Amino acid sequence: MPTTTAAQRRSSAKAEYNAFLAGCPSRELLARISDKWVALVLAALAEEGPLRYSALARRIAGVSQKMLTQTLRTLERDGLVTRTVTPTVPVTVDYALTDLSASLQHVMMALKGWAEAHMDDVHESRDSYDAIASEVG
Amino acid sequence: MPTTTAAQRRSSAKAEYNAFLAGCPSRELLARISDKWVALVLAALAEEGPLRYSALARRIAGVSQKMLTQTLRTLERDGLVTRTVTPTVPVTVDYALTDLSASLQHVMMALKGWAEAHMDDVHESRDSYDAIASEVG
DNA sequence: CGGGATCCGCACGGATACTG
DNA sequence: CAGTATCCGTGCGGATCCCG
Repeated sequence: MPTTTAAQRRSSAKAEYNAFLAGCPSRELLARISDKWVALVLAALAEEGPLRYSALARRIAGVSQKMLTQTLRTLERDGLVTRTVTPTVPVTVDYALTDLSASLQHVMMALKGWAEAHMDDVHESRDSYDAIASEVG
Repeated sequence: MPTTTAAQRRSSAKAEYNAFLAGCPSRELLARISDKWVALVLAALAEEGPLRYSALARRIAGVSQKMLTQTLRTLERDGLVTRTVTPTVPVTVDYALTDLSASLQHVMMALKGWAEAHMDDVHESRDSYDAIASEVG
């Protein structure tokens, strides 16, 4: 019988990953989830529950089929969405969040929400920054 | 006296921005903050307080001077970090979070923390996904 | 020390055409 | 409907050199 519990081993395992380090796998994972399409897909599924491919494409205006498919594939591979094929004619495909992405959805909605909520502040900051830059330059 | 409160006006202003729409400015802002270097810079400043350029570069291993400078410039322009130059010899430059980024720092640390905490889960999911793909293909 | 400027590869991502 | 395959531009990002 081990002297450490599963929770202890997991928490020590967590400590092994540090995204500040260049070679750490969590750096690459952070890069993957730091993606606007990932944020929008997870936010859409979080807000509206399971969605079909075409519904996702409509919700996330301006996304190309390639990027939507590519994003969904990597999310599926990483265990962040499930892909359910219903053999109707034509075929129906539903995407949904997983237990794993449940813990991430709040972060993604917060990220999207922040961008929408503070757009005006950022715009103001840019204007004053550009104004100073142009009068100096 | 207005019939709407400040909070109501702010929430209606927020409703004007929707990152799901292709042309919406918040879409571009979401894309900007959905960036691994942005996440790491804000997380570093959140964890350790104001940092010098060289300290940031050391903390965020593997970042090039170009990307670090470029990231810091856009963050400064967007009002997410302050840049303080102290005219010592040689010159000292400190970067710090702003009031605006205070509301974003939690999201960024959560993002980085999630990547570190769930790296094992994602790895497992990838393994099983690849195993199935290879036996099917 | 804290950058700016430049060159350049290449991978990200859009557009288009085709398929089960 | 839900993709796959392919071509191709461009801008992200690393490497290098230089400066106040």
